Amino acid sequence: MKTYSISEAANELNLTVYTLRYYDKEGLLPFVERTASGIRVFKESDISALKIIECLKATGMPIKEIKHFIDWCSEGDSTLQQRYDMFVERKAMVEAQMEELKKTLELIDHKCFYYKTALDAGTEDIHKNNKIVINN
Amino acid sequence: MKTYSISEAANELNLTVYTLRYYDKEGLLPFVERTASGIRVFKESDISALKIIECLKATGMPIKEIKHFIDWCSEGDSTLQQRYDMFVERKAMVEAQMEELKKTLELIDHKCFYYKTALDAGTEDIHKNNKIVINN
DNA sequence: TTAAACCTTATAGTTAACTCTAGGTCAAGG
DNA sequence: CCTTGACCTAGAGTTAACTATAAGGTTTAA
Repeated sequence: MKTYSISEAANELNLTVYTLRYYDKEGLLPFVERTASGIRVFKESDISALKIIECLKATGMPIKEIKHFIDWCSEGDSTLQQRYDMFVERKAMVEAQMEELKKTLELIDHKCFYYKTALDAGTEDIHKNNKIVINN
Repeated sequence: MKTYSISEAANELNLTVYTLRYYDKEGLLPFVERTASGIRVFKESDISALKIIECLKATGMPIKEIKHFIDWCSEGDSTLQQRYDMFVERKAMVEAQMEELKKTLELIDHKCFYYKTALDAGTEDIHKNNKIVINN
């Protein structure tokens, strides 16, 4: 079964070695084993777990909250409900973020149109008497 | 024409007074006028401009880069191209972010299903011999 | 066998974006 | 007139998430 050194794992996950050690220090990687001399050995399953951590980070979850999830995983079946609830909450978060981004994109699109028009006219003044336009 | 005090503006934009003063200090609000005694007076158009600033922030743009845009706005028609290019680039950014979020949502959805199933079974072991499942 | 390229820990520094405090000014109501 | 509350500036403090350094141990290839 393939294993990874810290730099190989970092490479695999597009993280730095510093970041992985930082995560470990913050208690996010209790599952990563060590050699007799203290060197971290990342298993395939550790890489997968780190992908979940990266996924939670992508939802805007702070590291301290991700640690709660990791702790729950270590505690076993008694925390299944908490973990389920957490993912349901994350789902709602992500959906809200997507909604927000959609609105942002609409405004950006409008600005692209605004500046394209101004650029074609050579001046922003073209919009000065157009009341439909939201703002500069 | 309606105007706003700094706290009214903060309220309108769901920001704090501190944040608005911070933005001003960073050069994001050169258009906000002052009374003879130095008190900020926000016009309707200033609120709109701040909404654009918030929109750019929502795309992940750092304040220093937003300042470039504000500077370009002050410089007039000679910077129309830069401003257009900036919004086109922002559009691409937001689209990439949405793509990323979609992938995140898929993983989260999978986790919701995983924990729902485990919860119904009363144990996570239910997934131990299911090779389709990605990871804990 | 020695040097390069890893690894370790502990701890300090960085960056962005606020967030707050201190000390003072200003405008309106009693 | 005086007090109260909102405003002002300058500058210090906070937080999260890295990012880097120092001092040293381990492994591997020439």
